Amino acid sequence: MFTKVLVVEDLDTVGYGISMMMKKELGIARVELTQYCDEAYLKLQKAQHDNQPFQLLITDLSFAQDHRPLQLDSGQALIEKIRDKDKDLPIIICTVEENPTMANQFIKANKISAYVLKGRDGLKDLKEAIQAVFSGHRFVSKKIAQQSNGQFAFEIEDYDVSLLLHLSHGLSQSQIARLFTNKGISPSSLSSIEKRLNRLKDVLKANNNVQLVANAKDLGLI
Amino acid sequence: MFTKVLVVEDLDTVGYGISMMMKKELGIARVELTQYCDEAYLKLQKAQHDNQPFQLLITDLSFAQDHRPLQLDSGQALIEKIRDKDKDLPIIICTVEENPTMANQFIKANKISAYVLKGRDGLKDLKEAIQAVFSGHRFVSKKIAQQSNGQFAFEIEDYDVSLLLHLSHGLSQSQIARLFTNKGISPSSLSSIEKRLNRLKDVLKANNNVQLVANAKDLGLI
DNA sequence: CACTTTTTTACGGAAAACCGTAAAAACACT
DNA sequence: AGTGTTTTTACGGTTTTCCGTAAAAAAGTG
Repeated sequence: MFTKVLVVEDLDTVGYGISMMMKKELGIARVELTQYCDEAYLKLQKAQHDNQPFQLLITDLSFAQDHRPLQLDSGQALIEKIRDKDKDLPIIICTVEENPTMANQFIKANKISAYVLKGRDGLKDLKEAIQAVFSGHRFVSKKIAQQSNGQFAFEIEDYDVSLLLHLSHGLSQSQIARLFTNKGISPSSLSSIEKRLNRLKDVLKANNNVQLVANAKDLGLI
Repeated sequence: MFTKVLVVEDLDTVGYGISMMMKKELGIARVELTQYCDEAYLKLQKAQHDNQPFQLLITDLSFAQDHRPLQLDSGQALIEKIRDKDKDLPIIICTVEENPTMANQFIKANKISAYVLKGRDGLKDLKEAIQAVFSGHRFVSKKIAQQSNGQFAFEIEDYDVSLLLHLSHGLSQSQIARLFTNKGISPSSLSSIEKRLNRLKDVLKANNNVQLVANAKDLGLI
């Protein structure tokens, strides 16, 4: 089994639970814990430099903001940064976010070894995942794996999200049109924006803009 | 210190962390853990019946859905049910939801003793909260307490919430007016609904209905 | 290039939201 | 009952959303 692992998790309740499980149930001697991505990256570098590198990284995706100014504000950013230099360190994502799209992408691009969903059996899943990764395998929590097959792979891109965000911030459709025109974002006409919103209303089963942003918020899209 | 505590938490990572902390750092001998509100209620009843009642309940607010059919689908429901019979059991809410409104209401109505936010220092807060509650005091996490000062907690009543809910479900203002008229809810005229929404827009700093429901969702009002 | 297909834009009319002002009704108080 | 206050309702005008249809532009194809 691994003997030196780094856990990146902002919620201390969760971090405590995870590291305790690893020590008690998997017998991992050195479990280090940090609540910030920046700090995690520094720890990894230092360990490398000291010739005592970590053998596994377990990280959350989203992190609550803080007083501290941060370079790396998400698990995603942390992973990208690590992969710039180190292609081999096994990484496990452990998150509440049901995001099959990015799970797929990251697994396929060999950027992560496992995607664990913090559900009712999150800890059990994580234990399995660690064992699988140690044996050189991949692991994806059931719920995510199911969704990945079902083509729920969303047809919603960044453009749509930004549209929804602006709406939720109180901008009118025409204001957004002007904004996009100025910023050189295309499509930018009022018509196109209406059309895009109609498609979104279709996908998210909404009658009007109000319900649209409500549903988008429920799905965690914005 | 308490000697017998029940923890209701669907995410096993969190539940594990909390119960470990309580055993190790607070020396609480009996920490029982359940992932379902229904089961929690049964456990409380059984313990009472066996003359070995729990001295403290720690519960989450939101619970992921499951295959199981549930009577009590939220921490809120669980608390209400408990308070029907038992007014004395100390209850601590421990959640990620930043909902100062309900924190206030529940604290004021004497329904809970503490509201702990699962943030970076959630576990630390929880420890403090348990100690405070044991000494007969209340406890509310800093972030929530700060927001509670924001005065709107009081100016928003059930009528407003139902208004916002209907909006978020895609009803137009006139549809809501008709609905309220039929149901005999007053005020029910389109004008009054507009007026009420304008007040809400003022309080929640929104330009239009879209931003209004977005903000209401952010605040956990709906 | 000529052609089809898709994407973006334009426009017009109906519905709804938005924003005043003001009357009517309900309430409170003496 | 009479007065003042608050709440509810009514209504008109303007803006924005909503929902078609259709032209213009861009992209894809043989």
